[in-house]
Amino acid sequence: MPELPDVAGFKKYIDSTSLHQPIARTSVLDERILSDTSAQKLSRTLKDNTLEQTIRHGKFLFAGLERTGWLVLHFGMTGDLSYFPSEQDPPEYTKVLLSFENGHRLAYISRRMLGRVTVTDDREQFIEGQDLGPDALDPNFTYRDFADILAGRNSPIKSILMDQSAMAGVGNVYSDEALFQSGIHPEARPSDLTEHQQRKLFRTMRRVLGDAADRLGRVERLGDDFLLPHREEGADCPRCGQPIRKVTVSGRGSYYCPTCQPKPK
DNA sequence: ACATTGACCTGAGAGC
DNA sequence: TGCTCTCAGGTCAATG
Repeated sequence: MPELPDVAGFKKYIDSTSLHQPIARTSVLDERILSDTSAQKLSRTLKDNTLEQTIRHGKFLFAGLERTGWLVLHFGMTGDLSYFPSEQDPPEYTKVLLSFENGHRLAYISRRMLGRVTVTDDREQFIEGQDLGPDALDPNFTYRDFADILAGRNSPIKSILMDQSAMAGVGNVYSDEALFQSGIHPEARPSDLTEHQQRKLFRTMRRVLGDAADRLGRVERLGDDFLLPHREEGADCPRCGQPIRKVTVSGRGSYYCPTCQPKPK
């Protein structure tokens, strides 16, 4: 379920394994993972090129190429990366394989084909074309922006948090987490929330995403008061001990504590 | 313009 | 054991 913090982990992974190394060849094992490009074009673009830097925007990861352009990775729900010596077999479900001249490979893995791999010349234009809102952790994304987004909407707050055109990076798991830690019911509408609650939600969302992003680079050890390890109907709420409940919001399984997150009205 | 719903993809796990 | 069914969820197209 790669969301913003997970993609931050992939960024660290590429930064610590794959930068500045000439790419000898690229294999596309399943063309369906490509969008707006072909195996041929991708191979040609990457050949004898290097990944110089990475930039994350929402759930997208951009790897800047030495010779113009960006390799774009989206991980869908089951995406992963693996860097390994060439003599080893690639992991199961590998879809794209970069072979570096240094005898190592970088595998882009996707089990359910929900991710995407492509290339673009212009990163900003790509983000615009995908209709992505500001990155949820961007320092320039302020509470004022957040409040403006909420003011124009009437869907459940959870749907708004997950809407990539509103803000980019929040998915099912971390929207639940931010709402849990803010004490807000996932089905609450913006008009149900006081300004204080909206401020708290914005602040909490940023803290949760930032904390998770920092820790996913290392061991997965989140605070004891996180809902994340308790995403199961009937599990004990880490705050109050009452049973966690599940409800479907905008077609997604959503976990919350009825006591800590009372339903509005 | 915004909101809502279902399809897509396929492996894991449940139930029989 | 082996079959079928349901569910997972990020995104997009279709519909209201």
